[in-house]
Amino acid sequence: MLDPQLLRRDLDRVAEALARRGFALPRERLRAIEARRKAFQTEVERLQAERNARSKAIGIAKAKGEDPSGLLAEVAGLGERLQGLERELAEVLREWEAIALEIPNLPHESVPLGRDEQDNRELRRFGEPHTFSFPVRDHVELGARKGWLDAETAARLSGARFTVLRGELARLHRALAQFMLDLHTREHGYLEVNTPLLVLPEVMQGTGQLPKFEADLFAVAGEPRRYLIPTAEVTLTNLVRERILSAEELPLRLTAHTPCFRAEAGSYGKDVRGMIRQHQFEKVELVQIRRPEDSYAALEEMTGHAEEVLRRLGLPYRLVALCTGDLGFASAKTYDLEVWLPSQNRYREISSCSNCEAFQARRMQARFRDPASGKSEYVHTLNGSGVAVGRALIAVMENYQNEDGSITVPEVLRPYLGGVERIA
RNA sequence: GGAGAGGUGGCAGAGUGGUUGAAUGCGCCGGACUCGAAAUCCGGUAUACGGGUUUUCCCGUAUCGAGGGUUCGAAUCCCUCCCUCUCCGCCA
Repeated sequence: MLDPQLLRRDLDRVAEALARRGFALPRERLRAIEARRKAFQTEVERLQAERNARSKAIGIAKAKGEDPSGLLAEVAGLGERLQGLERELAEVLREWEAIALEIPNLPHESVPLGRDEQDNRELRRFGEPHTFSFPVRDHVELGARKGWLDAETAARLSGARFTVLRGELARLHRALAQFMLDLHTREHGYLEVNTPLLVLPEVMQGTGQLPKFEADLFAVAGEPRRYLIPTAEVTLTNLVRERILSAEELPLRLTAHTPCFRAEAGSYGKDVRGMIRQHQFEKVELVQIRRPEDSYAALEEMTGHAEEVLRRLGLPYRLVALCTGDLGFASAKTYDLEVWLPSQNRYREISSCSNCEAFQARRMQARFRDPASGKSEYVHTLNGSGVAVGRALIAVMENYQNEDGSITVPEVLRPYLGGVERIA
């Protein structure tokens, strides 16, 4: 959520900034609601003050043993009038909030202007795409050879867009996740966290999935309604919801390896093949909770942590700054990491690192106390994939494939596979 | 899932309808005393929103697990829900 003050006082500037990311702010509607809000609130508070003063006088009169009936007559009808106005005020506030919750974050000034993916800006590349002396196979072919990767069986269990992994490939998948967690906890200073996978609606609202993107989520039957997390960003970030942290607790660096569940109806061309886009996948997530003045340095740092995963795996990738039009709902600035996929002869997203500034913090009521001023202030929240495990598996398979269909195990993963150098 | 107990400020813990945003203690901050510290004493110590001066500040409103109700007035009475603890059942 944006700062309500900003929305009240600087509506035109907000509208201009949001237009850069392709969002049309319902300016006139907000202005009208705001005018009503102000009128109702002023009147409600005036009547409340009157009621309080008179009630107090009644109390005093009674304590002195005086007859309060005259005073009682004066307040007759006040309660009902107040109640009516209070209801109207509540209704106006609800209306305002419903709109405010669907307004995306303001893009940071450094975000390149653009309409869609085409306008994203490549910042750097790492590694050279390997040239193969034989026709490359994609991960689906490579996985089919030994029954390692099986979409058909998965479909029988769960429908389209699920995968069964078996044998050495399942093990390699596990090794990747372990490697990432170890790297981030041992070398990058993250605290490993194991979180619930089902969360309440208000938690989804905190990070921005609700109310706008309910269609992307899986909900579970039962009371209260719970949702499967689409990313551990949801649980890791909400760890600080409704808290006022002390300054010494910051920064927080948190990581978790979890399954992620996404409903995301609709097809994406080539991605229906294989395990690029699934309803369920695994990811190692990075989250940082920061003081506002540190958050952009933290974004660079965290992106570096995700990059380090790909570097150590020896996977060629490039770093891209998303343009205003491609930015996620809650993000003020996002870097994507795209890994080289030989079968597609192009780079594909494997990580996304965002600074949400105070957007999520405001929804979650996550603050810290600034020792200098003694005041509480919203924290800044950042999240990044470090990295998507399923896609990392695909990248390893395709980039490390051999002519016979076997796959060389990247050196850093061998300790996790009992020293095995290739799976065949 | 069943039975019982309980949810009050950073913590502990009073408070069963009235000048209560809330006693008291602890903690924390500032000051006094001291060469310094401890002890002692004095003062301060929630959050959000709105309004005024928009820098220290002042005023109003709301908040005692959440929501609703009764009342001129609710931490206190009533209803619904949530959570925690104890015991039983079930379960990896």
